[in-house]
Amino acid sequence: MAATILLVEDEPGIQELVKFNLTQAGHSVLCADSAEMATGMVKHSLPDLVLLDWMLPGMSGIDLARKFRADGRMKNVPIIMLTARGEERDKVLGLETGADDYITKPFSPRELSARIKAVLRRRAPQMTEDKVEIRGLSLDPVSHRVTGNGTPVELGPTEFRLLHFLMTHPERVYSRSQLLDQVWGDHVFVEERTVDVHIRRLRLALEPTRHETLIDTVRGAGYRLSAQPA
Amino acid sequence: MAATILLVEDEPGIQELVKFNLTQAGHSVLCADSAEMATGMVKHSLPDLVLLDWMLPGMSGIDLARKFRADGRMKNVPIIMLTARGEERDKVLGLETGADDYITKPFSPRELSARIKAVLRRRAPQMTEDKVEIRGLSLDPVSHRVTGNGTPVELGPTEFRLLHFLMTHPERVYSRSQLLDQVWGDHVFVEERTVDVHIRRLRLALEPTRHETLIDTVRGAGYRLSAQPA
DNA sequence: CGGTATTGTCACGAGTTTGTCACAGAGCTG
DNA sequence: CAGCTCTGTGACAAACTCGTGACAATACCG
Repeated sequence: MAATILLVEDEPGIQELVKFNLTQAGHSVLCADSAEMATGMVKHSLPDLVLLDWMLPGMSGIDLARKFRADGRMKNVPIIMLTARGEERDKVLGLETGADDYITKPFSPRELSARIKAVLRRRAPQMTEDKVEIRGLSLDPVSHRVTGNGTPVELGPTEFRLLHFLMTHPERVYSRSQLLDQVWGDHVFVEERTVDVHIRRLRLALEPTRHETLIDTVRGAGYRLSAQPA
Repeated sequence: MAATILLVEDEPGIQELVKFNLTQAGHSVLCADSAEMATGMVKHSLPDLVLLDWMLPGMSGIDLARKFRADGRMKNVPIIMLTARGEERDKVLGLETGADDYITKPFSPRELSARIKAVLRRRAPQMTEDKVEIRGLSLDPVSHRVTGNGTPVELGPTEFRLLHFLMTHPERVYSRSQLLDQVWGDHVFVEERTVDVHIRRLRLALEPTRHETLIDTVRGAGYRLSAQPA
């Protein structure tokens, strides 16, 4: 349930308060004062969730949400809007913003917690059917085909799911147990080191396409699929 | 992607919200407050999709779903159930009565949108009467004839439907159970491995036309008819 | 009615996939 | 550098998947 949350909020008081509550709830919190700052912060690692103030100086929350949705990497990261009272709920949820939920200020910690939990829970069975493409490697869930620089790649079912998960969550380190949860399923009892072996098999399978370095080992933390060449 | 959607929901607030979101997404929305009203509304024109609240005053959502399924005209209109949280048991029941999917309240517009898209896509490419042609293999539903590179091919009824389905949905992997649903029919009880046998018979029948490699086996996933030669 | 075609099921076996382990090597710490 | 931890690697056995041939039940048809 613990998650990395990006909080975009310009009022220092509210920012502090929310951050405190989220930290208490066991989440890691990254704060940004502006849309620009937020944009920079998601460059190299993705949050699990974005808390986005509706009104921001400069680029508004709505614009940022739209921008995130347009960005392939951020497309699947859920967004919760923070709105002042009186702003139309329909407007927030509906107008092509792509927000997943909204909360009206002032809100209680409990409410915030509940919304976050709900959104995170929904995110779990998020099997998109969209084709993913990174650094010349393309994976199509529908036709179940993987191609690297034109060369077709043969993968077993598990390797396929693993690669799919990593490609839909690039630039983010996942521990072995997180990968087991996400790729194998929460309830499965499998040794953590098994992940290593599958990562290896993936790397081997990708070798002919010169994509060996796509998956980084982050010592002591887990693995990460990097969107940019090292 | 735009569709006519019948929304059956008694709570005015939710009805309004959902209607707003659907309209924003480009759909036409018809609203009904009760099962009786919904029944009347489908008398003269069919929606593309029904969004059905689980709990309704009077006739419940599940009864209405059953009624729709019994009605020949509505039999092929997909139904998505809206359920309150914690009605897990009902989910099973709902799917049994012929609902195509279900969404747990509260749900986000994005989630709703995604489900609708998925359900519509699943139903969309219905069997047409048009001739299909792929890689020199042609199938004519009207004359019930199949020709591969000039050579006529003899197929049994089931093989014919299977090939027809695959040819109208190329480059897409289907699991055995999906194929059973689509080719054999939704509620037929047949062993999954039966699909294998029919795939084999298809391949055998296509052998004289040198189309053996038309149907790929995707290990752990199902079968796929590939539009391009390997 | 007999014969043929179609269909669903099964059992067997070759070939794959997968989880686990043991060991080697790499990386960090002091 | 020594000692420790962490990761890469090759091997292996068990589990699983799929193709295949055979068979019985049923439908179809002249």
